[in-house]
Amino acid sequence: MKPRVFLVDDHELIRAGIRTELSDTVDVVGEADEVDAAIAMILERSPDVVLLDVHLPGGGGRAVIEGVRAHNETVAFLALSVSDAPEDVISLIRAGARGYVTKTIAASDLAEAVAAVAAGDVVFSPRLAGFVLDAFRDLPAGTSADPEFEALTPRERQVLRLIARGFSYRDVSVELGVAVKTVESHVSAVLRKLQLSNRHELSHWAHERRIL
Amino acid sequence: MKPRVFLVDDHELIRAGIRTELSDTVDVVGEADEVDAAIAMILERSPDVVLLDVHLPGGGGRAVIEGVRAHNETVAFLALSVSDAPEDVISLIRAGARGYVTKTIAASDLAEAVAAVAAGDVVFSPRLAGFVLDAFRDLPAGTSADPEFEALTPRERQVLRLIARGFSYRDVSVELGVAVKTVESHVSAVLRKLQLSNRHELSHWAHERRIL
DNA sequence: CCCGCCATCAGGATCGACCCTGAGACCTGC
DNA sequence: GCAGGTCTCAGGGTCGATCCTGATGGCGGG
Repeated sequence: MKPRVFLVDDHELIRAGIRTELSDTVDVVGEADEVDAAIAMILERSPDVVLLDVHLPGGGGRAVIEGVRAHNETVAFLALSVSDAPEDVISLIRAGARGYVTKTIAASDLAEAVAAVAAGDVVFSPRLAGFVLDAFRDLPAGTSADPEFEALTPRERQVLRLIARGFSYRDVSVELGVAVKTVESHVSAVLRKLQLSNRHELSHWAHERRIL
Repeated sequence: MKPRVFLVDDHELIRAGIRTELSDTVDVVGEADEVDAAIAMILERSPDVVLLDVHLPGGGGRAVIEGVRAHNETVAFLALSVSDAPEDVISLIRAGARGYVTKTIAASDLAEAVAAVAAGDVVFSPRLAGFVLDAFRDLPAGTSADPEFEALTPRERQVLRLIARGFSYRDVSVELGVAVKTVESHVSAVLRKLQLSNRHELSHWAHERRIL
């Protein structure tokens, strides 16, 4: 049973190329060259996989995914792009693409990728997978081992966590069952030890280090 | 040139299995069964790839990655686990693993995976890749279209962005070249329109919607 | 031309954030 | 028992955040 595939790309030539190259392994059930038409036809024909170009007139591939998702259609999207810019990859992943390959891919590999996505798998060319993971980790490279954090007393760390979540001094005092003045003392100590000057910097500091 | 591989797993049997199954395709340059020994030996022998069990006495696979990273060693980690629980996968990725496969993998596939990771690629079994992407997207499903945000005037949105970044009123007034009192007016309007009560909630609100 | 929306700013008030000094209670180790 | 660290709290002060009322000038539409 060949997967039913829908093509979205604004270049007629590329659509034609894909259509002929994949004709043995998939059923191409439709094509579109811009966002609105793509959404409408995808909803109408419910393909198994949508091969989606990143750059499109009318909002880009992302708009197509969001448009289709808005109608509760569950279609697998495989992004197919000339670009391997991290922003593009990340953007499509966030929108919900289950795969991302560049147009330099060999026809046979593309057929495999389509089959994999149709089967519910996720497909990424290795280079792009690297980007995704990097963005996923997102921690600033050289950030680890905090002698400053080690200098904090247990109580101070506890207060730090609460303040970083946006708690007011009063909130914290209630939460810990102590006086507001006590909370002030702890916060002052924390800010001094970490060499920060206010709760916003503290919040940033904590989020960067994933102290929650 | 066979990749130099280091094994970390607390089960002698499993290490033995891997060692014999992979003996044709990789050089096993060392083994360890707990965190501290693993870190020390990895630093000493600088393997190309570390095959790392998720669950280990002494802190888990994550502790190994962090320990090695703390010494500025650049080693590729491939997590190898009986577990495919999303928390485990996510945790290892955050720590810096460049791949994650389960122990049900066939020996030949494992050899391929090791080679791929050694070459700088990223390897994931399809099931796990799905988890990673799901966590990566993370946005609450139904969050889009904000009639409240639409109600803001251009100037108000501009002020909102700056405030959400932690700017003080004075900072914003300098940045925009207007009086502090004007900034106050705009912020008040924003908070009222969005039904928030302070800059912390505003910051949360903006970050959730990725308005930066 | 007047009305409404927007952007600008002031005066005046309240409350929370943050700092500094100082102090009592408790615990641990020498 | 004393020194040192932690946790607790108070007094008193500065400054920023937030709100309310109210006022001015520009700009666009009926």
